[in-house]
Amino acid sequence: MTRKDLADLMFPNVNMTIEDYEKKYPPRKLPEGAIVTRCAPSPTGLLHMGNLRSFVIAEKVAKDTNGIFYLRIEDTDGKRAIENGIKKIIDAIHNFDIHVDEGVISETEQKGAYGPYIQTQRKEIYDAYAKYMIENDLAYPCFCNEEEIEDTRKNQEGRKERIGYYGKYAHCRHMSIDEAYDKIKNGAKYVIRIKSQGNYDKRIVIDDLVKGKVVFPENDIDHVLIKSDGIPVYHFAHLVDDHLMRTTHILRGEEWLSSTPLHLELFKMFGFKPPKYAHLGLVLKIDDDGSKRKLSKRKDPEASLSYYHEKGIPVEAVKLYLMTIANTNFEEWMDHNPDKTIDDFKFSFKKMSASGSLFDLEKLLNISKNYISKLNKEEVYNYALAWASEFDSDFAKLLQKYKEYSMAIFNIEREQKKPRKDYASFSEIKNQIWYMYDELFEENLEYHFAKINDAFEIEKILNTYIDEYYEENDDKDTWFNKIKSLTDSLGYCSNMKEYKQNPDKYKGSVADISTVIRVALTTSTMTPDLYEISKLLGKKRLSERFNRAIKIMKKIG
RNA sequence: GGCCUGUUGGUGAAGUGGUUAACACAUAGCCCUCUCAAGGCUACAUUCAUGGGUUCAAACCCCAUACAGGUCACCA
Repeated sequence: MTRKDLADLMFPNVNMTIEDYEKKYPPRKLPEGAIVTRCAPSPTGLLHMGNLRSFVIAEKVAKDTNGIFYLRIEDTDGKRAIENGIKKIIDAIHNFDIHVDEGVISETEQKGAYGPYIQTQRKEIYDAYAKYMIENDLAYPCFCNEEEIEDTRKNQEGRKERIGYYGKYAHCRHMSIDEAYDKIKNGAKYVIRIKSQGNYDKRIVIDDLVKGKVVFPENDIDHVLIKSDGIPVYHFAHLVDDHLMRTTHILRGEEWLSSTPLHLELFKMFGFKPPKYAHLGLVLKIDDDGSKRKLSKRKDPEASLSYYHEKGIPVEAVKLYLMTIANTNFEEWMDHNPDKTIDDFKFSFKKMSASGSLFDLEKLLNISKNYISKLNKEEVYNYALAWASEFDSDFAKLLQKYKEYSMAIFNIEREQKKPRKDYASFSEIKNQIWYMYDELFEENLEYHFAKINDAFEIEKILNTYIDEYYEENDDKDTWFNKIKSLTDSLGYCSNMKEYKQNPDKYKGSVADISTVIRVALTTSTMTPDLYEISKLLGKKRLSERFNRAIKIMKKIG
């Protein structure tokens, strides 16, 4: 028996050689310096912040260099697969406005000449490469079962030796071709393991784009390459796919750093040029007990992407945040170039922090607040409506019914040099402006008057104001002068400085008078500019709301 | 336990032999002001995990220690 016989027995259906695939997927014709990256999620759960971060960076790097960014689905783990996994990935990518040049673009479609881009559809390709390895004594079938592996491990632990399937512990590595042939012929189950050529006493240097030079012992573990179900594990798929798809840069989490020696060994065995690696520091989260740990989808709602969607935080803001933690000079650049977008920024691996960073929701919210403040009223309206349509249909109806009016509300103190910054997300808009809609206002009966809360005093202030002072067409200065006149006429002080110096000389100040008007109009002591609000509400509604407030206050009285 | 990575304020961090240790978020105070938001100003690390060393000079170089994280699957 020869290796060729064994290989033929193991892979009876392979009729393409690795040279054939080399021709079928030739090197890409791209401009000098173009970077090919990919996002390669596995459909085993919802996408989270960590995924999104590497996608955003990978997309950015490819775009910056006129390269290619593609989506590959790593679905080799049948056991952990979730229902509609691929659809969920596509949806999330779509939601976050990430655009791939090729790869999987919908549940049923793929685009590009380097496919298929779903790993379970690439079995025959992996088989050809695995067969090559068997033929060339670079891999071997292993018949050890779980118990045997477990025994070896315990044995190694007991003797304080390095754990793993290697050297003398690699039982099947030393099996004769004939024996292996017979076992397979008789239907024995097996996996395929790499026949590692590495020497643990020798060092290998990984020149990582973000970590710098990292020295590891060479890999000498005979890792599993193909599982007993014939499907490859990540390590082998990474070799075949990223070589054949001509990926130039691998962006992945730090958790992959320690298996990179194995990956490098695989590339070396085939004589392929290895890609450049960028191992990204993990996104951490501070726990209740003060310790740092990996951001977890289960424990941290803000780790899942749906959280931002449900909160109505604009995707641009999330990307802005991710970019500020990805490139340490981004935030400053953005400050100096307020009119530019992420697209204008040049990403650099050198400006990536090597350490993991804490995920700071507070900061993200602040970025979101600034982002929203720069939008115009139509944009805010469209975002708010899109959010409400999905999560608050009653509010969505109001927004649609009063489109122009709503936009006018959103425009209060907006399109100006120093706009109001009061919304960090679209889900909080309703809580801030609900009183502008009669439908919502009527449901609320609680008034939060402050200093002046005597029903008769309130009645006097409001009636005098509406009867003798308020004119719908007054400009802002005239309006405020009238408020001051009203203030003085009732024995309050219209000059705040004067009032602060002699508070006892007056019944109160213009601030107290304004508060009465404000609360009567909105029930709240905190609102945007009173003048703008009054104008939007109109005199008729002012009068109605004043009467209603007086009535309710008297009743409580 | 072995191997690897990281450690600058409450948080994100700039910084690579000589700086008042940037900047941003958060927090506190003041100012502005009809409230809120915003804005302006100010405060917030005598110190860069700890201990040694090299040097005229160290957060930056070297060594050790501590702590945190990752990895050691027929998961990715």
